[in-house]
Amino acid sequence: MLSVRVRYAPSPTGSLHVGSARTVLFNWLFARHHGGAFVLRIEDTDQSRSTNAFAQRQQEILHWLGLEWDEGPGIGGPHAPYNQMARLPLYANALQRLKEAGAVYPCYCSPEELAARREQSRRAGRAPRYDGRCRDLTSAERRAFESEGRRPAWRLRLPDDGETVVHDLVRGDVTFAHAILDDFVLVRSDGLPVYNFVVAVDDAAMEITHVLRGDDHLANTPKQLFVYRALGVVPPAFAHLPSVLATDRSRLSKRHGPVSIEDYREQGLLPEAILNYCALLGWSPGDGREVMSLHEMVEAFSLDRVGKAGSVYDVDKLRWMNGQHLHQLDPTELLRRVEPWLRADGLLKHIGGDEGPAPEAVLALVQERVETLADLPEAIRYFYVRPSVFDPAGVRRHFQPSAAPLLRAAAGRILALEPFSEHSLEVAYRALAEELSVKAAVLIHPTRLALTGRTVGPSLFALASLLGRQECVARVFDAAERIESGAFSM
RNA sequence: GCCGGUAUCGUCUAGAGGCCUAGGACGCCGCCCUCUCACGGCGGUAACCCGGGUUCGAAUCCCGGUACCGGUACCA
Repeated sequence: MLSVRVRYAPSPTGSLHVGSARTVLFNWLFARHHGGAFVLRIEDTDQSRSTNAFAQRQQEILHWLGLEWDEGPGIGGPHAPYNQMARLPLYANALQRLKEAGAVYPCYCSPEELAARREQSRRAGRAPRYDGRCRDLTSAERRAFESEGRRPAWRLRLPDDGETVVHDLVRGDVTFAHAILDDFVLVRSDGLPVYNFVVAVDDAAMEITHVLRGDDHLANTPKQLFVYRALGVVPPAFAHLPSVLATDRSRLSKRHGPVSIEDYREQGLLPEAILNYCALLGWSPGDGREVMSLHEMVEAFSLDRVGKAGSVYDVDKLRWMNGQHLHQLDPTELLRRVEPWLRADGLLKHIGGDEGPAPEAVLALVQERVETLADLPEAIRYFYVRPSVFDPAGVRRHFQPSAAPLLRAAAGRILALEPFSEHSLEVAYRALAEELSVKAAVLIHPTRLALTGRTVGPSLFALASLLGRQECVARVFDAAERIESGAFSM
């Protein structure tokens, strides 16, 4: 079997969203699974909507996701260039061949005329197809149009009857009657080629073996098959992936909230989690596994396990998935990833000096309590900055006047503790509780609040041992003092 | 309108005619663990779009309907 070559061919008209990411991922997984090549190609022939900025952003986010391409922009390859505006001569050449073969003809109808006729047909209840009026123009007629100053678009001549069947790898055979197809435009009157033409020319030129794309392309596939036929090349295999939908089952778009991968990155989601989640949109390994590494996905990926029905993406599950991956991260790696968030938060300058606890140890303590990187600065702040605000509900519950002597007693024990460790702290606290005839929780809760300003968080003894003796004593005394002075009672 | 596709818990899905009293996951609820919160564990909630066939037997095959999605551009 020929070595597998797939491609992802985005048009740079927006940022990469979950649906496109899913499509890239499937292509990438398919290529890696088969040891083939993954090509990136920029389809920028829609000059009115394409921008270079979008192209750059899409590539940048692909790098971030770790979906590297083997050929394409930035790295080149045997079929360069990889953006279509730079490949115009190829299309001109292909068109020339089609002209010589008599497969295409010039059409002098203006877009306005066509739109008007389409509208008319639609109103009359007829199919809004091109009527083929320029199909058999005599050379005199052509000259007449030319002398009017009209520039022709080039249309592909299609058979009026018969049918074309697309052998789709996920949907099986899909049949299209030729009667519903019209002679479509290959090259616009301004000389720029159109998608259905260039996609086939490029996939052929780049020796693409499998086209994996969204199922919104299924209905256009027969047209592309005609281009391959006219060009005399064997078409690639096709696999149309089910679409990714918004919660209301409509097509995903900006108005459904944050759906671009850039948004997710800003929310502190991990690339491996996004990829893992995307993989499960329309595919499953079949053995019940859900949380998987990229490597596992490559190993398990197969087109015949891709479903046919569209799937609604679910932010809750994405976030859960993120938590799963984040919890597995080695604290050193987690620190590396969270750095930008700590910097943005202003917390980074407090970390890493001789003063505070080792960040890796702190992260290890809180990582299973957060879901995203964005949650982390808040979760670790009190390790590096004394709490300035105390949870109001916590204050009402745990900072009653009766708590002050308890805190003073506790501080005394901490001061005298030898050695100072998580274990000795726990022993001392439980002993003290025993002596005072209170439940350990009665000591623990006010202490946590004094130390962190919160009522929730990691094990008190673990966090206290990281905070250090001096800091613990200072914070606990301080809280006792403020309770006594009535600073909390207002 | 026409053409095409799709249809299993709210959501992602498993299911290739008997293994289905329909399994797993997210979410939600309860319990356990426990110094709180999380993590984890246990349990619960909840689905085969409808109608006809075929078959001894259908979530699975066929037909029809319905709904949804896509295409029908000198967009991609």
